Parts: sequence; structure tokens; C-alpha cells
Amino acid sequence: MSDARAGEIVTAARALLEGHGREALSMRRIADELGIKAPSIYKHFPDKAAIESAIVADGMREWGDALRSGQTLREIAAHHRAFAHAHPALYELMTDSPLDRSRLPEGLEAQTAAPLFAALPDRDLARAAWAAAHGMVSLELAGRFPDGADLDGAWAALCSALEAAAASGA
Amino acid sequence: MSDARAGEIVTAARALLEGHGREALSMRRIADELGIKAPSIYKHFPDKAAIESAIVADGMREWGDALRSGQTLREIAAHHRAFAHAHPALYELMTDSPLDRSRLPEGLEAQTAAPLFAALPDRDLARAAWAAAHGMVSLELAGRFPDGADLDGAWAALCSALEAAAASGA
DNA sequence: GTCTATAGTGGGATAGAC
DNA sequence: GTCTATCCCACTATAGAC
Repeated sequence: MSDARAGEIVTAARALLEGHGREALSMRRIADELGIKAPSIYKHFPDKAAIESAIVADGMREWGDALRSGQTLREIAAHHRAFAHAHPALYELMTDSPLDRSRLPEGLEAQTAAPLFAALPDRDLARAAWAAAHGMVSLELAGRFPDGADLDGAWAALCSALEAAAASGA
Repeated sequence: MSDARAGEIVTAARALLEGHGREALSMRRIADELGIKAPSIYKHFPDKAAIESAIVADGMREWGDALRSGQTLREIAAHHRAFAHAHPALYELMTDSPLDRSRLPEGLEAQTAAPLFAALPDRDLARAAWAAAHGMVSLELAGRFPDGADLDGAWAALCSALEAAAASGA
């Protein structure tokens, strides 16, 4: 499971996910991408979920890195947004179902969230901020805002509200 | 398409969606529920998407009704949350993909959103609030908050921040 | 570590008889 | 307006040969 081929499989799977969307993430297509047959993959991973978990783990590491490169709430929010837009299918895979924490490296989830809790020490407000940013991103990705909507304006309003709350509530 | 049978098909489809989740929403299972065969459905609807659109339209009407029964931002948020928890699979169907507005009654989307814009006249802030509430709900439904997380507290923090912003920004 | 062959399950949709 | 029969597609996964 940690042979070189396993890495190639995860890389191919992620390329498929990011390049052709979530429904392209099938054992057959992953195998095609590598010039092998689907059953061969099972010599390297027990099932499809294991491949997805490996992709999610990679994604969360990169996501955490992106968030860590900001200090203020606005910067963190901007990095969150940019990451999601750069990797929309990956972002959805990472967020739209329960994390299988047993298949993820210990502490990875906390490490990813750390920058937000550093910027917003109040737990309730931090969770609200994480949800708000996730909501903005997922509605954007789902194409649910009207065509002319000023999304930069909505992000700015959101950040202002959260910053004010953090300043007053501390 | 507006015969009595069509209504029964939508009702059965929705019951399946809400009772057994999204993957249960198949032409075969809808037909089973009505004691007919799948091909018969095509005499009433051109394709599966048409049935889904009918479900979404019904859901949006009910959702709008729920939101309209609140005046303050807190009440509207509480109704939004309650609606989503009462109809999780329906809520996801309504929010996780682009609206096919051509298959939806004219003005329905605006009617659903109206209560929020009434409570928060600032468009940017209103969109941020809608996104934030959606983010809270979808992370809740996806089981993405830690087990002990105080979600009522996060909702309260969110509403406080938005109310304060509305009061100061007006 | 790859293959072929296959099991088993599900899906949307159409043609044409009645 | 319902049926049977069917087509075509897709998928995860396993067994066993090489």
C-alpha cells in the first residue's frame, strides 16, 4: 500500500477528479489512466474508499498550508476561497461527507483548522466563520448565486461582520 | 404532465428521497412504490430531471413558507435550520447543484429568498447571511463538526455578528 | 503485479403490443 | 396508460491463471 505504484494510483485518481469531476473517479478510469486494468488496483488498495482517503489527506495538507500562509481573518478567508476555486472537485470531496477519521493521519484535521482558531479564539465564532466561508464557497461552486451578484462584496461584508464580532466579543 | 398520476409520482418520489436518501431516487424505485413499472412513468414525465425539478419546486415553496413565518434574523435563521433538519435529503437536492431555472415556476426563487432580504436590506450582508446559514446547515448535515461542538452556540454567535453588522452598517 | 473473465447490482431510457 | 422486452450503460469487487 505504500509502494511506488500506490502513489501513481493516487496521483492519477486525483488528476481525474480535478480534471473531469467526481463522476470520473472510478476504478476503471483510474486504471485506464495508468494503462492497466481495474482489478490490478486492488493489489495496492483494498477498496475505492482507501484511494479517496489518500486524496483527501493530501488535499487537507495542502489546504492547511494555504490557510497557514495568512494571519488575519480576511487573509485566511481569501486563501480558503482561492483554494476551493483552484480545486473545486477536491474541495467537495473533502467537505461534503463525514470524514473517515480512522483512515486519516492522526491530527491532520486539527492541523488544517488551526489557523482559523488562531485568528478567532472564540470557538463559537470560529465555527460560525468556518461554516460561513464554507457556505460562500459551496454556493459559489454550485452556481447558486444570481449571475450579477457581487460576491466580493458579500465576502467583504462577511469578514467585516466577523471581525467586528471578534473585536467586541473578546 | 399535470394529470393526477403525475402528482402521485412526485409524491412517491419525494417520499423515497426523504425516507431512503438520494440514491433511492430512481425511476425503478419510484415505479415500485406506485405498483407500476418504470417505463410507465415516461408517459407522465419526459425524464428523471423533470421529476426532480417538481420536487425542488414543491420544496422551495415550503421553504419559503417556513422562512416567511419569521420576522427577525434569528427567527428566520432558526426556521432555515429547522427546515433543513426536517428535510435533509430534500435540502441537499435543492442546494447542491445549479437551479434549472427554466424548469421552475417564474419568481419562485425570489419568493423563497424574500424574507431574508426583508430582514437584511443590505444585499451583500444578506448574501453573506444566506451563505453562512447554508454553511452551518450543510456542515451539520454532513456531520463535519466535532462530536461535542456547541452548534447552538455557533448559530448564536453567527446571528449576533450579522445583527450587529446590520445595525452598524445601515 | 498484471491479466482475463465474471459475478452482481444498479441505473436511464426506448419500442411496440395491448 | 400500462405492460414486456430490451438496450445500453456504468460501477465495485473477486477468483484464479500467468
